[in-house]
Amino acid sequence: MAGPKGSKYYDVFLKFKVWLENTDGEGILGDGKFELIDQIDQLGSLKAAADKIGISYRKAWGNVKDAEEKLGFLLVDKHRGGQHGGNSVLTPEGKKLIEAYKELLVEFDESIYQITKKFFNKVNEK
Amino acid sequence: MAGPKGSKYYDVFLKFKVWLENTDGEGILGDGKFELIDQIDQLGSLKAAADKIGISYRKAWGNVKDAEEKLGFLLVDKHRGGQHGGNSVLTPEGKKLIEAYKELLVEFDESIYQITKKFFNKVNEK
DNA sequence: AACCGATATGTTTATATTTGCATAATAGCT
DNA sequence: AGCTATTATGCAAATATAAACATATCGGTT
Repeated sequence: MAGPKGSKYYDVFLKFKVWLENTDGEGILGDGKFELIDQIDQLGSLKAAADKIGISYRKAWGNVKDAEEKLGFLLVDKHRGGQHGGNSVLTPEGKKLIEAYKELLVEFDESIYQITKKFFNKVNEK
Repeated sequence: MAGPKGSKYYDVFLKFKVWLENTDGEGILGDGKFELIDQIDQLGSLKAAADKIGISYRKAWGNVKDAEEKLGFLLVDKHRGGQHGGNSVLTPEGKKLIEAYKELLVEFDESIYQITKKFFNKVNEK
């Protein structure tokens, strides 16, 4: 959301981001990785998900691995070989994680609407 | 906030960030720059603020300039020369901005508490 | 007019992050 | 057994971000 028409903040937007972090302050997964895992869920393949999102397979694979290592459990069951070369499906934990994240985003969006409105009212006070 | 004791998410935290962005998708200012401007307000000097925060003067100065250019108006009135070499005070706009940001953070913290609780309940469902 | 300490800014060095390249391993199918 | 599409991974190259270095400018005080 942007500030009101004519104000100094007319083309300024308030944005936010949510992510998981471990006790060392390292990011585990945020927006991008959630989107990736969601696409793996929908497409059944790491490669397909990477192509869809527009990142390299190398990066997508590295991202999933990194998140899994930091969490200490698998998010995706990966299989290589076979008729179609292989495939990937979410583990129950991975599935629950992306579902919870989607709900979280909806609730964040609801909260942020009021907060944003108030913020722009405040900065535009004469 | 972390997940409940004993759960897979025991030492995992949900974190968030808010920032201002322009229509080109460029970040204008977030956490770090708000903190910097707040310190300039409290200490009356860019240099003192940079030292306090632990970044170089060069970087602090660049950060303020960048934000001001993207916003199109000044946040800090800077004066050089004089008895103490110079000083910096916030413009009315800068002052309103950090005040609004502080309120925003408080409200975000309140909202996120419930959202986080719900999130960890969800991912830990059996 | 000389001094001082903070602002102002270009340039260079270092570091971190991302992207890309190349190549191996795998397993159902024909 | 060979083909195929995907997973798996090391390593080099390219970018982006941040830190460090060097210098100039300015104006109240002395």
